[in-house]
Amino acid sequence: MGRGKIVIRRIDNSTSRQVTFSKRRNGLLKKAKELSILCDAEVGLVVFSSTGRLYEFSSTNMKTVIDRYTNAKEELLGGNATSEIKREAASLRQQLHNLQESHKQLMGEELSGLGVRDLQGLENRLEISLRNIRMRKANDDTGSLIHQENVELSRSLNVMSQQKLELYNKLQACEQRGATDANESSSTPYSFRIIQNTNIPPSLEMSQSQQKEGECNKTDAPELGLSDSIATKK
Amino acid sequence: MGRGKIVIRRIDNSTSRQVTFSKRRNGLLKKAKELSILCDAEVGLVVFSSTGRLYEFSSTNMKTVIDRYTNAKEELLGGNATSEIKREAASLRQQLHNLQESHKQLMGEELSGLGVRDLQGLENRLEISLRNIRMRKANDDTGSLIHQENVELSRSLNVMSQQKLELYNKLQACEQRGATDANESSSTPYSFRIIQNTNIPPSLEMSQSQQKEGECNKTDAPELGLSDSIATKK
DNA sequence: ATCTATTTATAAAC
DNA sequence: TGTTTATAAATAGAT
Repeated sequence: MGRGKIVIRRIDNSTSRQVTFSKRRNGLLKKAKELSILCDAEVGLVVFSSTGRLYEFSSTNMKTVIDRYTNAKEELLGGNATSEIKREAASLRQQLHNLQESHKQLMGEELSGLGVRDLQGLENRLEISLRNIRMRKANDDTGSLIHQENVELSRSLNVMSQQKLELYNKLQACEQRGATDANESSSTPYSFRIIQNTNIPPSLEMSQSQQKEGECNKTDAPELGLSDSIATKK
Repeated sequence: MGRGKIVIRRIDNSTSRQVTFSKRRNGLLKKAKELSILCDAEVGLVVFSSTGRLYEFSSTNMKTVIDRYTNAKEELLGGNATSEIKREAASLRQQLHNLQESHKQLMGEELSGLGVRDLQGLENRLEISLRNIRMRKANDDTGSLIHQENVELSRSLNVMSQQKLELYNKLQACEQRGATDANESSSTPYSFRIIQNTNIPPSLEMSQSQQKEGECNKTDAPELGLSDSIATKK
């Protein structure tokens, strides 16, 4: 049906092929539609062009047609991916059910049908579990205690720093007054000695001692030693 | 394209419709095939006659075409049976995973990532569960105690039956001798009294006493009482 | 896309 | 169903 007769074989010329595809595709779709209308038939037509474009016609709804088709010949398409998934779903359902049963037993909700041995096993497992949990809780508590101690320690260190600051303020003031009063200067070496006896990390002591040299102060040194010893015990 | 022009609407005449269906169906299949060959296209055609018969053409393989189709527009066909099952499978996988996590926690295997509150909740649940299990075990033990009592009871009844047997043997011997010897008959009431002190069910006692009255004889009555008591326990 | 000569499909009749 | 045949429809090739 055209100016010349053609043989049905792949059209080599790409352009001609495209053109012919366009014409014949429309004709096919039209004829599919006509058939479905004229003859009250359910038709589904899917066409992918060589470039991958999709064209389709379905008299009702493509999903319906495909379902009807797969249904009609499930013996051919039954062994496909769908049935694989069905199998997996069934397996998952089974696993889930088993685990739910086990879970109920663990929760002590469904104990009927269990023998004494089962119950003993269950009890043992629960006791082990409880031990684990309590161990873990104990760890947590320890951690929290350590943390609290750290907080206390920080606080002590703060106080200590403040006390040192004041101490060196006093010392400075004392030195500025010169040797006029020997009694006051003798009190500072006492408190200073106590500070040196405490277990202060070298780095801290260094930075603080630098600060000390800039200033001088008073009474707080003993308290400093106390809080420091508390921190060390923990 | 025929002797006369027709309008595209359902053919009323059933026979004509059948004929037209047959002709046009073949034409459609032929044109589908031609398109696929000429233009190197992937074509899938499915036709259901009004009587339900299936006709199809696919350039490659219908399953392939359908898969490519559903793949190409999964947004439209995402809601078909296969994807339903896929969804369910995914859901089941998720549920299974959750339950497995929960199970691990219950077993105290995987406690990291749990806060103190979680741990406390877990501990409480496990304690409740343990209580349930121990209650259930206690019930079982009670049952076992009852069973042991039954065993004891059976043993007593055995002894009793044996004693009765001896008693009646003696009684028979005594009666055969007549009133010649009063000393031997006096020993039997003693053993009889002991038997009455055991916890025998009234029904058993009655049936045995009836048997005694019917006959003054030998070995069968006591054995009967024994087997009867065993049967009652079961 | 549109045209058009020609092929093809098919409606009606058998 | 299959065949025939007149005619409608589709379309190949050209524009």
